[in-house]
Amino acid sequence: MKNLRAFSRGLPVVRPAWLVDSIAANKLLSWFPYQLSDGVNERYQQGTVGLEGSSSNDEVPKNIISYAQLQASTDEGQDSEEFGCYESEIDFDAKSVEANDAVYAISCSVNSRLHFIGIWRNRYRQHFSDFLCGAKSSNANIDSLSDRKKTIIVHIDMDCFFVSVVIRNFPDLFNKPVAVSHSDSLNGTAEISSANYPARDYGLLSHLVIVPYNFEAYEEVADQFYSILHKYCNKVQAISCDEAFLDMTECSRDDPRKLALMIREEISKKTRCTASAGIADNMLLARLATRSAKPNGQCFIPSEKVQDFLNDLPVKALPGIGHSLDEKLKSRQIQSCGQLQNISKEELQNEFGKMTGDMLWSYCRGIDNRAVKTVQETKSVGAEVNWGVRFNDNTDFENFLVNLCKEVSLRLQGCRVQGRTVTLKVKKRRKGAEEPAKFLGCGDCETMSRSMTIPVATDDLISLRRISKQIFVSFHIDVKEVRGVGLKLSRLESADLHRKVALINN
DNA sequence: ATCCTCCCCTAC
DNA sequence: TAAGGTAGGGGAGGAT
Ligand SMILES: [Mg+2]
Ligand SMILES: [Mg+2]
Repeated sequence: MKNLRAFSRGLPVVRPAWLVDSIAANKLLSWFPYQLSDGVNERYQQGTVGLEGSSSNDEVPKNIISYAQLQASTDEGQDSEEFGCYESEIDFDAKSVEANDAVYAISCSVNSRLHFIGIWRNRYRQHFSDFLCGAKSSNANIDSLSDRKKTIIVHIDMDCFFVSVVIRNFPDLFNKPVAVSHSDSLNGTAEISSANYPARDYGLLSHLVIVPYNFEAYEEVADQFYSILHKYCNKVQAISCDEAFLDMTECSRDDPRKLALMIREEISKKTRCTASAGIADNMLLARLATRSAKPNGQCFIPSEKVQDFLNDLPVKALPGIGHSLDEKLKSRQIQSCGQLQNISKEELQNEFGKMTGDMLWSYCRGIDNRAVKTVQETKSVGAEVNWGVRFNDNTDFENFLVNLCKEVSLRLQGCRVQGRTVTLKVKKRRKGAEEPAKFLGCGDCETMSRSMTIPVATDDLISLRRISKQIFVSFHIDVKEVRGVGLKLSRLESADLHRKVALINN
């Protein structure tokens, strides 16, 4: 990694207030009064979340982030996003009063990009299954018939979504390096969520414009995005608020490339944000094609080009291969898909397990038998907080836990499900770990989780309180050492069905 | 064999 | 200041 301090020292950076004020004034203001003074770039110390999901702090501290890091470590460094499920019904309002208490515990989440990414995924999935309520068996007849006709998959992903949406009314910024962050001063430890392509390509951190999040706008644009997709295709799998797969096999006789172009043009016209698309005959290749087409482009991978495409592709580019697997493969001198192809399936399965080995073997050859799933069953519902968590005493902790239970209870009711298995996860400061460099971060932690399965599914606050408390006590942790708490329910059952059965039994 | 629990890893 | 959430998949190892 290049240390950019020497390059960037003293160069001007514009503060987010510039954009905010510009919006207020309804025009672009001069940058000059908003430039940050000398030394601003020093604030780029360890501002981003570690690529290695592990101990993000307490690793070797970085004095400055480079553009390579900017690209690699932002949420959208490789572009992606997602959606969620709760508050689906009108009676959510009736609950919102008591929800306020829970919101207190989870209050930081209203500013959490990761919270929204998670919530939006469920909400859009939900939205979609409502959308095609008639066609119930939309997931059926896929795999078995897939050989009869060659499937055509289109993958669409908005380009650097979090940035594009915020600056969509400011075309003057399109060609300037822009990033999204909470912090209006880059001195601190705020993370950069997304950076546009000029920012990624740029060699220097100078002139980087930082803009704030606009969560309302993300939702608005995501709605527009999905409305457009659904106009062109009824087999849509929502991956996130800005990313989806379309199964175009039955959708049209037209050239899918032409359709992808039309979709992208309509998105661009409607949202003033660009999208990229990949077209191939399975989901894996379509997704890889999108990646290679960004920004504002599209790519078709015909079967005969697959091997060429994969041969030099880094294994990390494959979905399912993250940092850990990448390192393990690297230690065996495997960096590209072409190299991975030289390992037998048996060897991979022995080394990485049956399913993972199979996945590696197939993906590095461009083989992917997954089908586009328009509806996906929810298997767990939960909430967790790992930022800003510090407790003085047991009362503090118990208040927090109650509020967490309230939040989870409301989410369960919002999804109309109840669960039988309750899992409590607690992050505890690792012995010897310092206060983290990241402001209010959880730092280097030991994670403990324990679950309890009950005979009858519940969404009841009192039950959740009792069980989560009981589990926590079994950990024997000093609350002063707690840095994160999560509560999740699984083994879900339909709450409506449950109620009906209860009525019948009465 | 199959299921379950407690992780870890991954994606968005 | 800053807002490190949410959910799914799978492996290891033990219980059945
Ligand atoms: Mg994207
Ligand atoms: Mg990967």
